[in-house]
Amino acid sequence: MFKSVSPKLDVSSMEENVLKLWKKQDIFKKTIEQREGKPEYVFYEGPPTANGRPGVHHVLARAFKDMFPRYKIMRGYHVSRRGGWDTHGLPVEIEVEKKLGFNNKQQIEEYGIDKFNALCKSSVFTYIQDWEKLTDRIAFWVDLETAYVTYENEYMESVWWILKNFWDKDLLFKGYKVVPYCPRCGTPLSDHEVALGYEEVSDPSVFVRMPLVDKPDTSLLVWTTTPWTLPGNVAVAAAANVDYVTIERDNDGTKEKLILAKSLVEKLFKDEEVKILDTFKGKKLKGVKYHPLFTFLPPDKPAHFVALGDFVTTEDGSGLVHIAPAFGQEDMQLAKDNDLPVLMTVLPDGTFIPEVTPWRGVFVKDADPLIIKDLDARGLLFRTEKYTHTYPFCWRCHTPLLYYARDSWFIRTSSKRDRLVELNKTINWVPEHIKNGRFGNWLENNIDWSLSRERYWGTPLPVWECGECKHRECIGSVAELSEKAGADLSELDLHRPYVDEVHWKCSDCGGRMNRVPDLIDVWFDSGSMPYAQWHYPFENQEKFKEQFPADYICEAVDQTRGWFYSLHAISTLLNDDVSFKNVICLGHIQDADGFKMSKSKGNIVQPWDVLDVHGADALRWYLYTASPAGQERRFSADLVGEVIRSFTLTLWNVYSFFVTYANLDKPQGLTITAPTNDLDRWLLSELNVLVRDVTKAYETYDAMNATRPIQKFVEQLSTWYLRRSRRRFWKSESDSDKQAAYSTLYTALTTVAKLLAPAMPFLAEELYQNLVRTVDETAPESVHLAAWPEVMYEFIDESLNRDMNLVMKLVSLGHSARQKANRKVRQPLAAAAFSVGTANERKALMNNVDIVSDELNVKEVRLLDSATEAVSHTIKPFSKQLGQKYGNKFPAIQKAILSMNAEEVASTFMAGKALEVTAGPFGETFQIISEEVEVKAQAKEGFAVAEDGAYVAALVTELTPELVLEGQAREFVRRVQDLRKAAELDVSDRIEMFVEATPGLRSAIEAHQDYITAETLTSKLSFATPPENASVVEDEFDGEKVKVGVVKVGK
RNA sequence: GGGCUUGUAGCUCAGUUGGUUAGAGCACUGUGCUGAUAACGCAGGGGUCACAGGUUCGAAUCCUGUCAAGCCCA
Repeated sequence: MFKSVSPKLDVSSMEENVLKLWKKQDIFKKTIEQREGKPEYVFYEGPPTANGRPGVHHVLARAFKDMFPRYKIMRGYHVSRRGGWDTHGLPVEIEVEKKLGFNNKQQIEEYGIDKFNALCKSSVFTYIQDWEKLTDRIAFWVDLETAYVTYENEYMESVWWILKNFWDKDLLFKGYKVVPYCPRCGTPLSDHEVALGYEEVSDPSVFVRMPLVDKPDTSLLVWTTTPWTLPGNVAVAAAANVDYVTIERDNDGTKEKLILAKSLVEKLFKDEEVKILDTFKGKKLKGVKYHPLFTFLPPDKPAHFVALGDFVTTEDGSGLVHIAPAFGQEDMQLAKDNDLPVLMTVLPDGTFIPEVTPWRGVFVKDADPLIIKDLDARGLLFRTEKYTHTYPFCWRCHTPLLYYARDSWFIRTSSKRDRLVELNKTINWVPEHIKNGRFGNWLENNIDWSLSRERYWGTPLPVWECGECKHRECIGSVAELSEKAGADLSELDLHRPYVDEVHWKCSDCGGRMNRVPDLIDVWFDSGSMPYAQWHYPFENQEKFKEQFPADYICEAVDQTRGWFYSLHAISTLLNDDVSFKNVICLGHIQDADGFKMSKSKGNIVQPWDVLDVHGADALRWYLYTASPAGQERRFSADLVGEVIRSFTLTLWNVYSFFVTYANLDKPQGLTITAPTNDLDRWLLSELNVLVRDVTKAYETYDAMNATRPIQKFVEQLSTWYLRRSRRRFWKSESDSDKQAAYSTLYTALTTVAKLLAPAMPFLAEELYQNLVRTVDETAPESVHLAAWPEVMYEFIDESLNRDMNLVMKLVSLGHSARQKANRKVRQPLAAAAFSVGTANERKALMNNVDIVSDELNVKEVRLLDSATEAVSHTIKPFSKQLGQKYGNKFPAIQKAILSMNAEEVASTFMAGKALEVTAGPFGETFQIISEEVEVKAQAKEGFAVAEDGAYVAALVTELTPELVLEGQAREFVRRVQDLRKAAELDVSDRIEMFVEATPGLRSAIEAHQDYITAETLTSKLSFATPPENASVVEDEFDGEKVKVGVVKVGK
């Protein structure tokens, strides 16, 4: 009937076999084809770069990317899951540079951009085989055959089209961007290059006076550590909410007034006597005009006034910060916000421009002392000190880096800020706090997207500029470019250097149009994928409409300002729409000690080390169940191993049990009708609760709650349902109760297989193939093509679930009591009496006396009753109820209740009356009702007791001779069963038994002979010496000796 | 420097609108049960709920600050 299943499981070979099955029957393709025409569920793959090996964090992302589309397939959706590769960008270039031994851009240009880019192109798929292998092994179903690739002409053409669209809307513009820049190498440095070269240095710290226009006797006291930027000064920044003061002091015999932050007065003037004339908030200074220190360049806009900046602190300096937009990122931003001019006083080689007459041609850092001297001579210098801080140097040539404004291209995202924020509100973020936190804040403080990069391997910025009149044009397609150039360029590689060679005549002045040399940010590439993956709008217009926006995307949290932002910004600016509706933002994986995994620390866990040992299902399951998706998670291979032990094997053994016995019994039909057995009803109720809860979790993108409850269910299935039902499967007659047990277990297993499919695709398939496909050839050929289970609400009985929970709890207490009384379970006891909290619970217990008495091996189960037992009571006021009702009177009421006689309180409540309590300093009376106080019955004597909250289990521990005999009979059976096992008999083999025993035990065996022969499948029991061919064991227990021999006599 | 997140047992994590005795699994120890189980049951040790203040009758939970870790930005 079913393929026989070993209780042992070799996870790796099982998974490999399932992979073969999927491949052989082309299941992945079928999950797409068989849903053709069904409602579309759209998933976007955030493209990884294949020029590095995939790590365990990629497994994390891919596991989460996989599970929801799998779920949706089972819900009947059509999900085309197209892969993609991110191929451009600096990391690729750096790898190639390393290979060539280059360390600057000049070497690349000398080598040849064409050759360099060819190397970049071939290197981006260096590890593609590793990626494909891993993707396959972890069962991330994604179509890599038709994957989009960002370096393809079609892809880049769509990106151009988007940029042209922005250009037409005046959203693409040229401006300044302040970048870390090496004046010797003549190149900006990337962030990671800057990070390579920080050093501690001593720089001048300079305080200067800037006299106010309206009050010439008063000056702003302004601070800077870069005197060379002072000729570029256009403003002074103050902090809006910081207190500032005007002070009066003696300056070489004359009085002068200075403005500075109040909290810095003491630090700056120490012992000197100064008079504070006035105190005010920084915002009062806004717009106050001052006389500039230098006037080498005429500003083309209003300048030289105080502006407010939230970056101003009072930790150092004076609380008034000099602003030179060309030489500071914050300065530039302040200039943009306040429409200030940008004074470019320095040449790209780091020397002053000719207009800065005194220091023309001098390297700026060398000019610092000269400038200080000049200011001092003019009485504008207040003080100069040395200031030690970390400052970046060029990692190649050790030249101090300058923060320097460069021409740069921007997308005017800030003009659509409100819309970005508004549309974001419609996106379902998991975890939710990203929406208004990290991502929302970022959008609200949106600044223009700095788009251009002065590099080689990337999508070229499609803007051409006239060499003569600076007229500019943006090109949005290859066709348009061909038309401009007057040649068919459809075969042109749109990368540098080829695209740079396209020129045409300026329509304004007839000059030559040259492409501006910049590339665009690679994030613009990946953010364009909803359009560019289809070569939209040049092709696939319908396809695009169908596949936009995404229902679901998923990446790690570092993508908030990466892919999540680029997708959102582009779709908002381009079609005023969101590009994704649901997004899971994953926390990062850390090592076992909670530190980030990095090559330098050597704490990286390789995915294959885990996969080879524990398999993909266990790894996936661990990732889903360990913590909420958005949380960072500590990771080690051991934790994955625990999944196998605690979950996989538990489920596997239930499955193996079912198959083993079903193959023996061949039950007729496995469909559920109307269950009558309480255990069946309970299991099916819990099963449908499980279906309900797991489904809800999938619908809300809650991976953890889509998985953890299954684990809990399987545990109960194994340790309660199956353990309690074993005898129903074993019994020899095939009645309706046995049928019901098979049907129920079968239903549970097949349903669990389906619920498990999105998370543990291999194990789910293995179960499904054997449990469903072997008996029903018409069933879908894979669990991943099967329909998601529907909740059968008629099976859900919440009160039954509660009752069974209570029974488990009481059984647990009973075991606890046994332990305390030192009475092993094989020894039957006369009675177990319980106390429970409510009338419903009393009823629940009495409905389940069979289960409880069997579990606890007691002859009678009943309630502890004050009428028949010696019982006392304890009382405990419920702080929650009373505290909420009586507030600060609660402590007094509690005290009053506890001081009352517990028996009287108990009988008052038993009689259904309220308790009158007098409490507090004024002797108020309160009516306390029974729900507000816990009353617990307490067994007095002759019992072994265990309790928990309102629940008490009390065992009668006294033994009668009959009970002792029965206990010995059970001990004896235990020995025989062990012997059967040791003799490697089959569970269904019948035996003949030979026994030699001391008189006490012999009488126990005789008294319970029927029980013993039935339990051990004994056809004949004789008190005689075992024959030669018997398997024999000798043992001693309870002061009795025994020798048993068994011989197999048939099936 | 700023924003967001996290901090609970040796480890991985729960902990409801605040309710007085903070839980589970793993690991360890003891014990019991078992003809599906690599298991399972019961019990035990193990906690300054990161730290310090505050609000409250009552704080792991709310507020403020500090420390540590992660990510992003500067």
